[in-house]
Amino acid sequence: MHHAPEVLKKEGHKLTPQRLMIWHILQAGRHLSAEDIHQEIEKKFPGIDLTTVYRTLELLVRLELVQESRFPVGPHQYEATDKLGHSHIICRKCGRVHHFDVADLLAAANRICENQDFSCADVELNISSVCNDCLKKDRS
Amino acid sequence: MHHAPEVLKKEGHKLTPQRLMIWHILQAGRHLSAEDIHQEIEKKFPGIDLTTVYRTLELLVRLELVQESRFPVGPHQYEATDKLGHSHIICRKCGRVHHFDVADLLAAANRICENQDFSCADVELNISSVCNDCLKKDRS
DNA sequence: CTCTGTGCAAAAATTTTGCATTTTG
DNA sequence: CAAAATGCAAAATTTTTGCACAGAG
Repeated sequence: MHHAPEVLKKEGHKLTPQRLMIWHILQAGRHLSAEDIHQEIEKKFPGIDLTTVYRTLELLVRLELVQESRFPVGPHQYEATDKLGHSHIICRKCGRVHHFDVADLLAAANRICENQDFSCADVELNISSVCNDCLKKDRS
Repeated sequence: MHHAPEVLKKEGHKLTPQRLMIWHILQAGRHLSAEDIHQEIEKKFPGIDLTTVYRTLELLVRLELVQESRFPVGPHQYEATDKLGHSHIICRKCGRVHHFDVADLLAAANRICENQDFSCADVELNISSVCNDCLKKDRS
């Protein structure tokens, strides 16, 4: 779904080149930091401000077009909501992020949400552990 | 398990009053920030530095006596490893944290860890969503 | 033409580092 | 006494805010 432009317009927000570029980059990548996005844009269109990236991400999160996550290491990560359908497993040491399908876990997570009086829409499930690479390095 | 003092000693670290107080507070509470712990100590023993709290938490995390988590809102949260046996469900808006038993989810999470070449020990499973209170507020 | 969005600069919030002094074992 | 830990000050990192100017509708 590439529907951010329509949603922005419908909600009375302007379609600036900055916003379109940020959205475009979010379509390509998963779990990007504001800094990642900023650098990516700078390659082709130098001059965009990091502040603008933060403000745009905040707007997109508010409109539920983007989801923000905090992983055990590193800065906040952003990804387009339509990229979700998966969850993260993050190494607490090196920060490497893997994905897994939520199929089976999601049902259980939804049950938990109901029990705890949380909304079941857009549940995010993050597992953190230590990847075996880091475990090996620790031993040496 | 109140074993931090023994582990510290065994690993050649000193048992300072600051460390003991921090550990003591971690025994009582769940998901505390460095600032929370600092303020708690200041009530009875003014003068401890926030830096010391951070350094001690880092040490305890390194010794796997404490686990650090980042939730969707707010600063890093710390809790004693022996308090774990549960996972978190966090509201992305207000940051309220609930707990749930991992019994059933843990088996699934462990399977995922193995598939992804992560260690299954001390897996942390965090669900983030929006609590129904915040959902109601949004509507008004 | 108006109002929203941007860039720049500065601040805020959180965490980390350097170094002189104190404390533990 | 020697090594390690603390406090203080300063820096680093990440994110947020204020304001004048520019650009979208």
